[in-house]
Amino acid sequence: MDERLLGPPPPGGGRGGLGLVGGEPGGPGEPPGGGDPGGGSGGVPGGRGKQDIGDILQQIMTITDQSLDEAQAKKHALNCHRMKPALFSVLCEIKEKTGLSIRSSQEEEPVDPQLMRLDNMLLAEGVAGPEKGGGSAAAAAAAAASGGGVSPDNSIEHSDYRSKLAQIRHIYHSELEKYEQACNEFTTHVMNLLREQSRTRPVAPKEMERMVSIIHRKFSAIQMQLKQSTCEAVMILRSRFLDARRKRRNFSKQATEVLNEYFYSHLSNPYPSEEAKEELAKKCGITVSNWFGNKRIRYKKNIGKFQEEANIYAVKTAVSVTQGGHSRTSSPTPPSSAGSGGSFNLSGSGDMFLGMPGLNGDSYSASQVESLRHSMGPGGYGDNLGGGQMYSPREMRANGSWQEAVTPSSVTSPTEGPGSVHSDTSN
DNA sequence: CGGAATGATTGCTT
DNA sequence: AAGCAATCATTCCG
Repeated sequence: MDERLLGPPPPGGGRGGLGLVGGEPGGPGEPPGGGDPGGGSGGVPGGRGKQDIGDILQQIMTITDQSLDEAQAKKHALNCHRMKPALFSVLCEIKEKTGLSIRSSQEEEPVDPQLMRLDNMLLAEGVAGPEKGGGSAAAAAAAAASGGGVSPDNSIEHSDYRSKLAQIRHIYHSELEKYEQACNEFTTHVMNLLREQSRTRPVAPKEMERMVSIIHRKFSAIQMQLKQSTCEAVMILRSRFLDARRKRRNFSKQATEVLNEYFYSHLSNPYPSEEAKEELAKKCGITVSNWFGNKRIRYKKNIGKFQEEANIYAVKTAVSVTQGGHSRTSSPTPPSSAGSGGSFNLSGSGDMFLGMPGLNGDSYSASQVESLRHSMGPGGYGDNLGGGQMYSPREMRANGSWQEAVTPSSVTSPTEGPGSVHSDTSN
């Protein structure tokens, strides 16, 4: 009777509220009778059975709006009732008898491995953990991975990724805070109610503790859901952004230029050594191997189309060489210096070409010139340079046998680049 | 919108 | 393991 007045909010509201907010994980569940603070003293009419939030709200509204005063009055009446002490002692007795069973199934609180996994992942992704630290750490990692911020493309992508991640982090934290707040509020609410009830029925401190832990467990289940969905969001984000398998961006003009410069200045042997690759990759911030692979194939497939490009770059390098002074083929420049200046670039093929006509049969030097003219168009850029630069004609012959003529592996050492070419030429 | 260009991937070869 | 060739998927451009 009287319990109803005090009872409904905590048990009914408690179950309904938690269940509705987070969804019932179903896992830990609560011990029989555990979730109901009023359980020891009999059921709660209003709180049993299925109840949707509308009912509960209505009930609460009803209580707060109308019958609260009435309830208070009744409670007071009860407390003053002469039979109250007797009733209370009876209740205590009953409680004593039933209390054991409740207590037994209580203590165990295993650390959920799944929760730990989620926590770890969130921590690793920089979602959990220190507010700003996680994000900047991830950013730093991303920057480091991209090779010192050389890659504008990547950094754009990463900043996009980071901002999205930050969004997730923000939502996660605010939600977490909300849950925590709700949990605390609810706990205090329940505690107050229990304290209040303790005047009417026996409520052991242990029981209160238990209630608190039950509430916390419920809320942690909700938190786990939050963490889980956050993890999912992060995974999706990752797969969308960092999983650049199919997502492709055109390289920056500058990067392409650097690579082309290297390629055409090493046309005789466009197989950059590991070092050279590294250097180029650093310069351009991209996957060099793919680029050279594609380039070689496409060049070979359609030399005519690339002729023009080759010339352009040849001239480019030539100009830079002329500016830098004539370079000797014999000086093998390490790949590391490849990008730095034309001198190295040219030394490989340029010199060879200059020397070639004299050394060799003209059979193909003619075709060489021809194609040169053709591609150069009218008003060539400095004949001798152009002629010398025309790596291509020679390559045309040789290039079909890039693999055969030159052993890629041996070429790897930059020192041998020119040498191998020479041997080729004499052939 | 369609085709060319281009970076990435895959399967195979050496 | 590196490279080639074919192919895919995306981007660029007229």
